[in-house]
Amino acid sequence: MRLSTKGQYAVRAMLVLAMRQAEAPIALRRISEIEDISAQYLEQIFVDLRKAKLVEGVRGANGGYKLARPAEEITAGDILRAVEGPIAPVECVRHQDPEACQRENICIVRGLWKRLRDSMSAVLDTTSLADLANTTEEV
Amino acid sequence: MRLSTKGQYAVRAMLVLAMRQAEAPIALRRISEIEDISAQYLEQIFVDLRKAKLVEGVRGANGGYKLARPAEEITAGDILRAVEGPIAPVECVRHQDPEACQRENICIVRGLWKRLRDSMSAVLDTTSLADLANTTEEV
DNA sequence: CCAATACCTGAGTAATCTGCTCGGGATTAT
DNA sequence: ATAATCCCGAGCAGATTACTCAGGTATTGG
Repeated sequence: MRLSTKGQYAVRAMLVLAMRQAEAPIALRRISEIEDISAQYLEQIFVDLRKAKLVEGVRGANGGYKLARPAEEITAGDILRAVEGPIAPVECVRHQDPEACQRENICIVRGLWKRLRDSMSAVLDTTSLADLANTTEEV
Repeated sequence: MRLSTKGQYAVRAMLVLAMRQAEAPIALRRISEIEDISAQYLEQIFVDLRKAKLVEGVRGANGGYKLARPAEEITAGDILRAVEGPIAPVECVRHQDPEACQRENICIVRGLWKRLRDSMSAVLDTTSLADLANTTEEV
């Protein structure tokens, strides 16, 4: 029940962009140095982020990446879904699939997984990059 | 960000015990048939459940397993922690470790992981086996 | 122009985790 | 005794994770 480092890296990298939003694009290499993440691994992560239209790449010298939308409009949930797929603790609550439920206790437990999924989504989808960037020192 | 089948199996197996609580111990083999889970894999799971004092094994012929406590006093969180370890999306929020936090954005994001962990715990620790067993058909 | 910068892509890979299987030993009701 | 049952440790194939490697392709400062 843990988050992959890929997801953690993605959020941290996006936060770097969010905290320097108005400025010129930031080179991937630079993010890699700031957050101490392998540059080549970060590239893969940014492929996902770009496909999800969360960032835009700027090519050429002095290029880099920037947020595709204002930091207020990108949530942690957006980022995690982009790099990790659906936020669902078990497969059967990913979409509505009324079938695929023969055994007696599976459906009973499914209600629990749904509540779990919803509580996770509630946190992740209400926390934007702007919220994180404005965090000063909450305990 | 998904739950292992081990955790899912554990909850379903415990629910079998909860729904037949007052009766004689139930053989592992029987649970395996009811829930269609490999008996030998279930054995491993019950090792963890027994160590966590959630079930008691009754040896010998006509033996089996029974809940160590009333179904009202065993939560889904208890079960998942027993077989999967701490409920924490990332390592650094498992316990209080004030150090191990050099990079700039790690601490900022940590607040998010804590809120995520707490919302997950809130659901899992407030749902007992008795609650699940009484579920009739919630959508 | 052109070489540096940087994005983009696909394949490979070591280590770890998951989801089991196999074989045997200990305990107890009948 | 013996069959049923829990108990225990090791092994193992396949998937996943967290990367690396080797090359592209696009853009632009000088």
